[in-house]
Amino acid sequence: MSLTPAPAGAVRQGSLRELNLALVLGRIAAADRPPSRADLATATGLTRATVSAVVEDLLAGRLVSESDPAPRSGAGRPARGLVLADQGPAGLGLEVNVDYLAVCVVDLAGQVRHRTVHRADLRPVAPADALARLVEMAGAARDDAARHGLTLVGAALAVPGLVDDAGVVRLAPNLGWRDVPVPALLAEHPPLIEQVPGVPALTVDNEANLAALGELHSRPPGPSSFLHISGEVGIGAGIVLDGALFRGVRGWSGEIGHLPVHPEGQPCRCGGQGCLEQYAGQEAIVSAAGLARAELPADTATARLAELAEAGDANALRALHDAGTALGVAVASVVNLLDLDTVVLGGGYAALAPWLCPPVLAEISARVLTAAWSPVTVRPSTLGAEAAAVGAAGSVARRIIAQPAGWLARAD
Amino acid sequence: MSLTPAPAGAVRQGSLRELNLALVLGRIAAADRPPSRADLATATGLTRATVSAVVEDLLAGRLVSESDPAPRSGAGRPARGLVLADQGPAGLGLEVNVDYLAVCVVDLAGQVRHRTVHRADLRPVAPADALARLVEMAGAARDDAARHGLTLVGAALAVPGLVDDAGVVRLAPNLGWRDVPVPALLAEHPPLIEQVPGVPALTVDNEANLAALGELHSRPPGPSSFLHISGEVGIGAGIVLDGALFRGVRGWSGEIGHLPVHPEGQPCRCGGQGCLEQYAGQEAIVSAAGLARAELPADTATARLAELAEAGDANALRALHDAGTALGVAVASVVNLLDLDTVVLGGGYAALAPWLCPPVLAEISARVLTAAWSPVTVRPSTLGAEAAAVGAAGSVARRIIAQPAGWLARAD
DNA sequence: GCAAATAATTCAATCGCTGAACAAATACCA
DNA sequence: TGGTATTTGTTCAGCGATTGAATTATTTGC
Repeated sequence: MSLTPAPAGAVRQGSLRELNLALVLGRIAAADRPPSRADLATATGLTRATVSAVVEDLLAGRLVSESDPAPRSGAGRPARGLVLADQGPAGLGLEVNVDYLAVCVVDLAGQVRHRTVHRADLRPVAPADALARLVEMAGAARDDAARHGLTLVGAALAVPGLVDDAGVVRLAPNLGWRDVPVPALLAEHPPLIEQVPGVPALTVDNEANLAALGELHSRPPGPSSFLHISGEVGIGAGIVLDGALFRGVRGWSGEIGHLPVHPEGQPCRCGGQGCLEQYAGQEAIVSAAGLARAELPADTATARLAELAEAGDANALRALHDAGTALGVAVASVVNLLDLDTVVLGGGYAALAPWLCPPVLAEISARVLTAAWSPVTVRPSTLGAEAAAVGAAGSVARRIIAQPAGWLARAD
Repeated sequence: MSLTPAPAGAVRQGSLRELNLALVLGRIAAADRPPSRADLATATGLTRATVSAVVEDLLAGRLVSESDPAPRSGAGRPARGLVLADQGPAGLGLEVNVDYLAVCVVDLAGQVRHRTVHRADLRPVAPADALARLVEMAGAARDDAARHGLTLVGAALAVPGLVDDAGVVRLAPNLGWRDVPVPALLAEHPPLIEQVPGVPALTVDNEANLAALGELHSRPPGPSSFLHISGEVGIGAGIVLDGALFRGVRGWSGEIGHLPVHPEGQPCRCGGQGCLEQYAGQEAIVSAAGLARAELPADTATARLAELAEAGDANALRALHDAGTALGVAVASVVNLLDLDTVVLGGGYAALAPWLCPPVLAEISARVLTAAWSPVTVRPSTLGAEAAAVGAAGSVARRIIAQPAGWLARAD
């Protein structure tokens, strides 16, 4: 989802305005202080007259509002600052995971305006039932959003598995889902969102991808190219290149958990051998640390591990070091291949970052040819739990910013 | 280099025409038969009136010309087919490699209109001298191109190494280059190209990247996302995503040769351990096959290897199988990560593809989670030797097609 | 030889950006 | 207190590019 407008086909008279609406709105979204119309004119290269006209459209459509004037120095008429509206369109984020359901609403500015988490073991629950619960939560979220003047214009659902173009969950191993037609199942419930041209009513995506998008849109803005690794039971990665999520040919990119780190090593349930997941997956770390291969929930296991490491437990420290080394081998492959300079550890890895980062960095500096010239940053995610749900909702909101014309064209 | 025009900043009245020029010209370039104005109108969504006006500009600027009408069925005024001009702007491709210099000229249609190769061991030659020889060859190429009515509007140089943003060759290990300021060295020679807005006079890039671009633009058009692996002394990869070369944050993507395939294996000159290059590099294959670690030129070694394998030599077959397996482990990593469905074996690997493909495919199907659902194609490159030079020249020509306004704006 | 069909051009209308002039609102200075 | 400089934002005539309908051009089929 790039912020630079890219017309797909013919460029007609009206496209001009569409593109400039997106350009100006994107600038307002990217600014760290409320810009004036004059600021926008110099920043975009448009004339002040054009910016005024464009801004008038944005104000009329409630996408932006005027804020208190930014503090100025020197003489002259004071500027009127422009900010993203805190009422208007918003995105609905949904997440089904192994041990929780999450729903959230994110506004244009990226603020999380609503958040509900329902903890439960979802493995024994039928997909249709899980989705029905999620819809129920989403209904409450919609009503809450409406009370704040927010209109839901699209939804994105994060699942821990592979999703095809049609939104069918082909395989979510840890959830036990296979070929679940999510869009069809959700279509049986009354719609919660207001259709807007250019914004899909529902997108279904891998949790790692959406968590990476959340990281991309978090404030303050970070780099526009990075690798986001979600370390849960499985290990997934979201690849962000030049400010856009890279999904691959079929949308199945980021399967970093099955990179072979010991090609002749232990067999993996994927059919391969020596996959990263066997060495740095949550179960591998937990059992290597000598904890009971318990049925304790994922987040508890991670917290316990961090506790032990904090206390200096030798087994835990060794387990984390070994996992970090394996992770580092895989990350070194990615960095060699894609020349990224930032790696974000998310999901369960975020809390373990203090112990994982050093061995990861060690492997990078040993194995990446170009690391000597320019360092690679490895850091924990800034988003907390349910990052995927937040990223999902944010991806909808960003869509409005990237293509405001659709929202403006709707009947008010 | 995407074909969809993407305005960076403000969209003004004139941008409209610029974008539609690119749109129409791109369609003409992508068509498999000469399209008529009416065809272009329906394909692009513009009106016939607009297409006529745009085509008039393109004809006046000698970017396209009218061809014999396409064979038609049915009644009606016959269409006038439009084809890319075989006179007009063209790209200059340059290549410095370990054992040859190459220069070529590619026109808008992607045809190689001139080609010169000078075989010599370049390792003992000082960079400035090597570039001077190249410039001499390029001068002859320019004169030859001019006789065919072609104007060189930009040059691209392929080198087997890492290049930074400024065009400085930071490290080309097999060539023995380090921190060679190519643009500065070339600036000492009289310019060979006519400057055109929007087309850089000189770009310097990794040979693997440019060979991948050559593959991208080869006819018939292949997939728009693929991995192109150049197997030479080193192993480099060009990553093409959605029709654009992915260069990474600093332009150093594609270092597939240093993916760890045996993390605790042999030390590599890069400082890592068990890098792919140690198992599937040209030297590794040659010595594993029992051939003298000879000083014989690279292409001879590859040819000899293919000969032996053809004859059923057990050592050669085993060496190729082992190399293919190592290559397959690395390729499986890439496919897991990027979800590509096409892998092209180029450079020295092209001739060895019959023996490399099977083990590569075997590793993919064993290690790639999604391979069961949709197969991955592994095939040799269609371009022959000096693919990088051809790709380099083609990248310049494509630039004109992507941004024709610059060429049209110049004084005729 | 004429009607039907398809291709390409012409032209008034319209849309949106530009540039310059103008109005608005403040700081600075005497 | 009043005037000037300065910056912001708006108004409006002008213009470039696309549109859509009408017109011209050229061929096939009957």
